[in-house]
Amino acid sequence: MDTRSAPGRLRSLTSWLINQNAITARNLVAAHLAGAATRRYHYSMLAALDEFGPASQADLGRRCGLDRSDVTACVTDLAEREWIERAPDPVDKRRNIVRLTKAGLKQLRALDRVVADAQDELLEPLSAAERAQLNELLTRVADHHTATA
Amino acid sequence: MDTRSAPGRLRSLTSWLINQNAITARNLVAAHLAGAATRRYHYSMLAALDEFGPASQADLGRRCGLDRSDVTACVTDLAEREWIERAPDPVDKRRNIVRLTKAGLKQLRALDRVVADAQDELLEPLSAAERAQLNELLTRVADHHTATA
DNA sequence: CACCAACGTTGGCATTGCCAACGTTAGCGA
DNA sequence: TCGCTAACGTTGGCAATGCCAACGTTGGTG
Repeated sequence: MDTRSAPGRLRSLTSWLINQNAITARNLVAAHLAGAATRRYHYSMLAALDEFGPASQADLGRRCGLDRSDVTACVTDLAEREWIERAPDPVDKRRNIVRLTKAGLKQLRALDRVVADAQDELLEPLSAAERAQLNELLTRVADHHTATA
Repeated sequence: MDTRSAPGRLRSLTSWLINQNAITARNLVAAHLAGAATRRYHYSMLAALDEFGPASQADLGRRCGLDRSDVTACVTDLAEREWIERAPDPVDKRRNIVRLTKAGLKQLRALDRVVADAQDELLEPLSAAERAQLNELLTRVADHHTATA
């Protein structure tokens, strides 16, 4: 579609703009990640494991904003690729401990670049300062709505 | 989830921030519109009809960024509520001409307020100037990606 | 010891953004 | 004028996404 021919009411609606951009962003990132046979959830979980260390699936879900059931499927998928290891927690038998493998870390590093490329493509019309400002505004709004939640 | 506990990699990713905000925005607007037994597509199409006058379904789809098949369903729905009228175009028999009814216009005015309320709730942490800036940046990005498309 | 809470898992649901196909109709070029 | 292409509305379907409910298992607390 041509965003610029949309009704003015919609074009001036932040929620609408965010949604349009979300579609573009999702497709862009997904397309870039597809080149590495990877989906968006994979990147989120690998990143969380790298930054926070081994964690239970529930923790991963909370940190990445994913439902437990979706984490299960994603972990299974990543384990099959041997990017992570899933083992029962000897201390708390309800949990699985998920940890990044060497291959997983390597894959994560590669995905970092892929995702960064996608950001560049998405934000092409913005200067570095504008990108920072956009991030700041979006972060403020996002944080606000998780604070009251 | 708590956005603030997410991996730094994700929190600094514009595409991720946009998606998180898109989820919030969609739920907010949908919740507000649900009070009027209306969905988001309805508002888009009523707005387009008001601003551009009677139009074919294909035109509506192009302007609002909806697929033709989704427009068909939406138009059927709106016609049942008698907010719009759908009639075959006597000039071009392939087309339907969709026009806003009086009741539809009245409903649109009411929805304008509902949607504005949702924006306020979404953007609560931002000043008026910041909201304008956010809109401007998002518009630039959105326009860019419809230009190259 | 009894209860409640958290865990992982399975299965399902509604929405959303698409795409393919079909029959119909317009319009254009040969 | 004929034939091709394109646009139209409609139907049906698909995959991804974000959820929710239920279950059995396990931990922790009263």
